[in-house]
Amino acid sequence: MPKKQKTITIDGIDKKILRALMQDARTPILEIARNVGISGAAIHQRLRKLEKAKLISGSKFIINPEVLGYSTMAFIGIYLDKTANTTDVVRALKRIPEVLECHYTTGHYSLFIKLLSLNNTHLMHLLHEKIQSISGVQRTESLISLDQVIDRQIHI
Amino acid sequence: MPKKQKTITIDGIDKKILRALMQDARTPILEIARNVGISGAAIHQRLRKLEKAKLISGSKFIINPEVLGYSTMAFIGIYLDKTANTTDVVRALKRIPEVLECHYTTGHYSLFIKLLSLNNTHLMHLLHEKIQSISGVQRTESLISLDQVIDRQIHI
DNA sequence: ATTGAAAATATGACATC
DNA sequence: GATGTCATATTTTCAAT
Repeated sequence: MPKKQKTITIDGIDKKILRALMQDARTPILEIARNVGISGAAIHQRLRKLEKAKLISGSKFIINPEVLGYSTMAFIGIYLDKTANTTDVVRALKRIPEVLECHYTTGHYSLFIKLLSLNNTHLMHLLHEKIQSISGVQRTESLISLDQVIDRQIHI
Repeated sequence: MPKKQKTITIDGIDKKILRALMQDARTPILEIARNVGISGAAIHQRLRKLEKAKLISGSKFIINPEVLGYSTMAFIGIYLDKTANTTDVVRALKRIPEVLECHYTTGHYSLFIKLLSLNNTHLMHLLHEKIQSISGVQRTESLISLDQVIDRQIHI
């Protein structure tokens, strides 16, 4: 059954708080308070409200993969055998650290993944030795990102 | 010309620091210090080193789009006319807040985007009224994500 | 990398409206 | 229910070593 999720309403102050923290999760609450014009304690309480409503699902430091040598991002469509156990395939994909996203999708593919590799040789290795060797994987189709020109979260 | 990016080497302590902050960007430096076993100031200096090396490109609060009613994620492959000005198309895509990623890609498509919509009706509206009406866009192919089962950053 | 100290911040209790 | 004030604990930050 689908996870039901209440939608909540947020006002202008909530938006300002969220925008500041979406941009830099370490922005001090008191700094936000000064910009917004209410007390730090009030910001604090609103944040607890937003967390309770699960609107905020955490915070992350963003690592620049290029500095670690990861220069190739690719999207891979995966065809599975009719008899394949999808759960097992996903479990195997989780064990490949280069796989960053995995989706069940409509359309031709059974699974659709996003991955990051050091270069094209590494990508080929991942495809042939890691992904296509998973039991149940029939074939794959690759889409290599030459340049990512938009990368953002939903607008608030 | 491609952006050259020096790759740096990081040791076990750097990894522990990064793992803690990738999981929760607001983890206090002193708490990390206690877990790692060195002083807070040392952590602080390492973080400055990592920032200088551009390994850390910032921090973000992660918003749960479902709570705002966004329940449908889709990937769209875009075919452009031969005469289309790609830069202009990207500029137009940037003005659509639901578009979260945009890539220049190899393969059939000229552009490949990831977007988030409220539901299938909204997705159809985005496709027909917003994306396919951009000058230069010839046609699109959609891939709807029914469930995202992996979502993570590169492993450190 | 460490220590120590000053400044800034986070956080909770309580009062207010 | 949302906010402000205050007191205290904790953290950040920067020297000097």
